[in-house]
Amino acid sequence: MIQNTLSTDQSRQMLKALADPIRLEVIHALAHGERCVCDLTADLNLSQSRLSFHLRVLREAGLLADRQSGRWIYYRLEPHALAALEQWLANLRSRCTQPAQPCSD
Amino acid sequence: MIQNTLSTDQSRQMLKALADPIRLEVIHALAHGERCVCDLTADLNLSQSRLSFHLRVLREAGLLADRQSGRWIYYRLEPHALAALEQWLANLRSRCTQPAQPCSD
DNA sequence: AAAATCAATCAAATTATGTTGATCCAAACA
DNA sequence: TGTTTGGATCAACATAATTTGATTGATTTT
Repeated sequence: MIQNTLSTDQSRQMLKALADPIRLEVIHALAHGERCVCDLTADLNLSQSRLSFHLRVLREAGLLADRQSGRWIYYRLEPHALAALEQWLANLRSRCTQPAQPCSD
Repeated sequence: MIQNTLSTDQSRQMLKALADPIRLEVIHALAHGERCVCDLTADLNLSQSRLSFHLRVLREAGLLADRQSGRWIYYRLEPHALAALEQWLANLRSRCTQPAQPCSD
């Protein structure tokens, strides 16, 4: 579950998950609501096992959640995940914009 | 040069660059100002060519800039880069929080 | 119960990334 | 000028990520 503060490891996992064109396509395909895997394979024109692999990467990064209904499995975006990553990034940035070191002479 | 709007490719390159523990250490090591490569190898306890590899990844992603002075090369953070990535992420997120599709019955 | 469908998983093959040590080039010093 | 130092780059190797095709286990349909 994604909380307020991501660990560095969680953040790295999310960054890596997002750094892939297919996985970004998956995210876009889910932008307007959940979809079952079989629809996603059709939408994205991917083989079943290939899509399944990328869904797992996204799910394990906390970016997606899934639920089963009958024999279908529906994936959806985990809404807090991107926000948490943004926050982590903002935090990193704030630590990087600190004034230069006090004069060290 | 990092501008207002990152392309998807630029963003992916930055995400990938950030998704690595050594490269995050480099960023932290530069948080308070520029440093030459020789100091960074000492700070981070990395071999010269290994550090050089990661510096290149960060530089090519737009996260770092460098300048030469005498025989030293100083690396520094590129201040707008993280902000631009945050903006890209926020944009992605806003596209992902759209209301669910209109009732489709 | 048998056949079909959805989707995860596995092993093997492929591709991409990261590491190491050597070499090279430029700048600085003797 | 010869030597040293800082750092990039290259080739060879090692490791990690991705793809493919086959198999498996559920669930549903006939």
